[in-house]
Amino acid sequence: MSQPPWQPITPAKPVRQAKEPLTRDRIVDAAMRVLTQSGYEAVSMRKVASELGTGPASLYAHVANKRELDQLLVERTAEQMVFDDPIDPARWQAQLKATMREMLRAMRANPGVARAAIGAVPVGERALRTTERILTLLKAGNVPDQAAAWAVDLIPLYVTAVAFEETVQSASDWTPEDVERFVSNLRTYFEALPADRFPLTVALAAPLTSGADGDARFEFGITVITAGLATLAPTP
Amino acid sequence: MSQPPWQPITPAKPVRQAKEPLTRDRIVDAAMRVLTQSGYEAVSMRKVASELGTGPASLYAHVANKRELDQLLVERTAEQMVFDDPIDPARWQAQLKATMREMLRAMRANPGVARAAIGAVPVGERALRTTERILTLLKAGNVPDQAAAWAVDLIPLYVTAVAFEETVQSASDWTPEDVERFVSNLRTYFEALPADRFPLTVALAAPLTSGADGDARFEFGITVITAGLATLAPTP
DNA sequence: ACCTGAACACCGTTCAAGT
DNA sequence: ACCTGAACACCGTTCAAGT
Repeated sequence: MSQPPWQPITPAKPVRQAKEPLTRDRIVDAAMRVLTQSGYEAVSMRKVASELGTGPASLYAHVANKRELDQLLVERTAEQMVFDDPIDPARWQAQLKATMREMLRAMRANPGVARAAIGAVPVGERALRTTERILTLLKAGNVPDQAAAWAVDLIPLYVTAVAFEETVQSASDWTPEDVERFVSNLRTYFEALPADRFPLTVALAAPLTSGADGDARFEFGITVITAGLATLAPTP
Repeated sequence: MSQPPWQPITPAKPVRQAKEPLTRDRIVDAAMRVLTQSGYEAVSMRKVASELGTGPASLYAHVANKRELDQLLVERTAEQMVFDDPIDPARWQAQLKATMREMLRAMRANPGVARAAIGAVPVGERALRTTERILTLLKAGNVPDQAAAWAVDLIPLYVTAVAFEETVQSASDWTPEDVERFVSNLRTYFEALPADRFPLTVALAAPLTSGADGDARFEFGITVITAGLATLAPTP
């Protein structure tokens, strides 16, 4: 099906130029593709460049270095977090937990990004929305200012660490069966320890090795942190 | 000063052989030296090998791969933690905090090891002592078994994440003045944000950027976690 | 059994030269 | 101004060959 003759031969708005110009956004897009498909380890300047059909040197006109590219991936992930639940002071603890769940969800959706996030100071536009939301919830719970400010550091630190731990496990080429076998071996190992020196490790071998399912462990963590923060509110 | 003639010419026990044989321990020693002197980034198979006057291939007879070497560095650090304070059930919360401080101390003493530790499952001999101590303290505080078991994961995760954050900051070639300037700029940035969208971030700009001193922030974290765990003990 | 040189398949970053 | 090829100084790991 060819173009009717009254159409201009050179299209006014080409859908795709022969060679799209490199931009920051296109670089981050490509990096994000590599990240979700092959994990953080695979995100190299060279791989991202070849994903864009060019050489690694070309990226340096738009991105200062690898660290800045990492930061941009973290920022992208923060943009995907949705906090639209209107704040209800009576439910601030439940809402704080839901906020942390949403943070973990977004990091899980971009496997490997936690590795880049764990050492990054969040200053981007959307990371600020997370900060603002946490502060609002803690103020609703009467948590003192300095405590709320520190919690803004503690909460993402915890969520990111959990996400990172998960990706370390899955990044190694272990099948779910391998993980299961490993956990099972670990329980046997704990149970066989000298009971005089490690009485509780032996006695609690089962619960110690039951947390591999992930979600229950994360729920425990956000419960502890939320309850701990709640104790900081002055009781009038 | 030459040897007196009645001394045997070939010494019975040479203080140092011309070429000491490679061992796991010597490799970890060398890696530890590189780690504390130049940080985690510098710990490569090649650098460790050249520290020992050999090539990288030689290490593979004693160490499976880089990941195993990382694990051994973490194990070394765990060995340096001292928990000899006899357990006093009445002071379990204070003692739990002291335990976390000791964990952080040991990681700080080996700058960069946190990076290796953050994705490592602690199974070594000495890491078990940490596990056993945390369990003992939580049992003293009547924390339920499953909660205590999960706390064994949560506590090292938090301490390691804090240590890692610190090394990321110091690993970049920033002087203390650079850090101070960065924090100061960040405060100014927060204060200049649109107050209608980020009211609390603007209002709390000062406390948000005051935590860079480190210790106070860590104290906050261990207080929140300890208080949170205490709420899990059934009140009889 | 342990050690080694050389090679393989990768990195991040720089820089002079092109358009 | 943006892009590129080529180079520099690195990685982890393997493997055949030596002792």
